[in-house]
Amino acid sequence: MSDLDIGEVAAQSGLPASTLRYYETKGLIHPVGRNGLRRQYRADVIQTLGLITLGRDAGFSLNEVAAMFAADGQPDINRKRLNAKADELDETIKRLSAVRDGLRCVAGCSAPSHLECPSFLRLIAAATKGRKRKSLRDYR
Amino acid sequence: MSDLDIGEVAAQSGLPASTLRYYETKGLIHPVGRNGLRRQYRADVIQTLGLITLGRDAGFSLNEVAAMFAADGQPDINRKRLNAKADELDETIKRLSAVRDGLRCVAGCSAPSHLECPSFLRLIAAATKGRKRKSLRDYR
DNA sequence: ATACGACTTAAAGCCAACTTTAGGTCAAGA
DNA sequence: TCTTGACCTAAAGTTGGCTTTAAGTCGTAT
Repeated sequence: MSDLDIGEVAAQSGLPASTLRYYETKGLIHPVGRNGLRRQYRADVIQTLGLITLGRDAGFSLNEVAAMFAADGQPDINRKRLNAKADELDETIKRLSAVRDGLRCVAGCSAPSHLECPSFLRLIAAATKGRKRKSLRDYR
Repeated sequence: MSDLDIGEVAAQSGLPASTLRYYETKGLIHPVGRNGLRRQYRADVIQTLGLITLGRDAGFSLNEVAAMFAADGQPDINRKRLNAKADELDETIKRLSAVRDGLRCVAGCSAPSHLECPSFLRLIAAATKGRKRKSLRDYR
């Protein structure tokens, strides 16, 4: 009786129903049954969805997130993996901080052209040099 | 005589030639001429490419980056825009830091199941609540 | 003179994560 | 009973940023 219609899940989670169906095709969530055609979910799907969103925010792909659920649907999260991801986030954060500082510097820079601002040039050089490293845009 | 062949630009910038041609279609760079069919670039294209990479790293889309070049190809960077982007980066950094801290907490958590760890639950709740805000995955 | 290989083009393909579309089903309220 | 509107399916479309492919061109070294 505490099962939720897909519409209620959508409302509570903030995710559109199409996304919930998509997540189902990826094996991330599973309805417990149907009411007519309508999917019904156990109430704890909300928490599962939170977990998924969290994982996505942390930079995991949906496939990576899927790999963290054991066969029974219970989260089965490898601590090593988590620490590795945290390390990755640390690097990303450092890089973004550098870029942010560069932007601020340029915004307040008094050089007539940005191309005459040494910090800006340094920043550009760094961006050029670092081409091999993981970019923010790899977080889809 | 200091013009660069596309191959040299590729080597110096670390970007494949196909990317350089792609950037050209987007109006981001322009060859100064051809040697036969081969594009030749002014040496300062390297700096321009650094600028583009920097912008991408900062979370600007290629279109946004393109909008920062005046008609003459000289960078024309609006300081307000830069500060706005820096603010955005600040938020992203804060959020990523929270996620990272959460990951570390969970990795070291002694609760038998992650779902019994209060910090983890808090983190999930936060991820659920924050659904409207810009996500990391919007940085393509 | 000729072969090589680095370039050229236009167009299609790729990726993840969804969203949209078109046409259909069905439970519940009036 | 009948309408309504929320749901259903499968398949195609979207987005951005490239990469790949196929077929062709051309400067340079031998």
